[in-house]
Amino acid sequence: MKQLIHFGADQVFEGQATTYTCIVITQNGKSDTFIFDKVRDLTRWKNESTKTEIINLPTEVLSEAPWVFPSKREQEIISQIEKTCRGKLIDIAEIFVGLQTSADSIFFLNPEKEDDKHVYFSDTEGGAQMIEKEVLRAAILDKAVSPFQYIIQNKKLIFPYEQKNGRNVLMSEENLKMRYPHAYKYLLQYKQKLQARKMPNAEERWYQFGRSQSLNKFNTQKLIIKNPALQACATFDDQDILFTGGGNGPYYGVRPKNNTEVLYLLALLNHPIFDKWVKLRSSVFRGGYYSFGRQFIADFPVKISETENDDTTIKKIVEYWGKIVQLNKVTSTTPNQNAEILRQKTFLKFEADRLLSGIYGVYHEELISVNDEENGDE
DNA sequence: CACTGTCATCAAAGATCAGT
DNA sequence: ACTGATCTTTGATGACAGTG
Repeated sequence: MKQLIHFGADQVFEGQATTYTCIVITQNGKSDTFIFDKVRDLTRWKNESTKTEIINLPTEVLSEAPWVFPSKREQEIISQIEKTCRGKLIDIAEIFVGLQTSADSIFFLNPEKEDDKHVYFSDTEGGAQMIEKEVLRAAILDKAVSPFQYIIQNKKLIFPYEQKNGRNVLMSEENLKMRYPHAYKYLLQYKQKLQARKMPNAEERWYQFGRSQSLNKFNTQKLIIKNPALQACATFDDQDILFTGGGNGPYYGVRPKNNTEVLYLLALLNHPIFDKWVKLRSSVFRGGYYSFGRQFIADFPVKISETENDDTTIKKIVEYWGKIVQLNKVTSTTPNQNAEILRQKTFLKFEADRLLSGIYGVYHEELISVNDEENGDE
């Protein structure tokens, strides 16, 4: 490798096609370093005769692991947090993919009306349908989430599973038919389509989800991550809201492991340092959308409480985020009150962020300014 | 201008890989 | 063997360019 010119998500070629461009210049023989040029402004880059942003990087960074090209200052910050932290996110949290129905248009529905026992909606052909409430679960699909907003479900999901020994198992067909005749009738209408999905036992278990993944992970407090996203953004959920996801999104779930506080995770995943760290190694899509999938966030360095001082700080951070979550549930009546609540949340987050920066041993004000720069990916 | 084939896009489906 | 994660392919959709 002699030189690498990295255009990120900038579109070098005109036209409709989205291309992620990079120029690689190679040479005969080995070299200890190579020239790295991250193009931040395409027009400026084209016009300047001497490239001002180039840096020399050691060839070692081009290993089997995903390639990461931090600036010198970013490298210092990363070294600092890696030095401070013994743990990784995956040690204190479980990161899981969402459900996969393999037939979202059938299993997800938009309630138009409801009474005590039933929900009314239109099927994919626009036909009027009615289904038992009890077989439905609150869900989100195609909806943004924000740490400053209490999640409001925007869909219902048909959930043909029942609890057995604390686990969700598929209802028997007979049981489904008996207990939820309307739901059964609705699904039966799509039997052929459902059976065509490639899944184990499609013949008999035609009314199940396409994958059995994550079925038992929605019954606790958790965080929901939107994916891909412009910015790291996790939201607290205590309503057992269901979502789909995996691969390229749209959602990932995070729950605490061991004795970790879920609100501490919330603080971590909304902190600028997490955003910075993930963006350095994640893949970026047109428009500056980054993937926050499991593989890109699992190794994020975290400090596992070591001193009494850490404990106290973490407690404070948890307290601040607890207040934010509380405020999210307040329904304000006037724009003034709204603005006041937002101001309070912003302040609480700022304080929590600053405390967390302290734990990482980085100077918070500087971290925010370094964060303004854009930088590369794999 | 209508028609048609091509291409890009997005995200879901499908397949495969990996861990327990 | 089974569950869950991730990689690859596909399918639906819409924009667009070429053609008669």
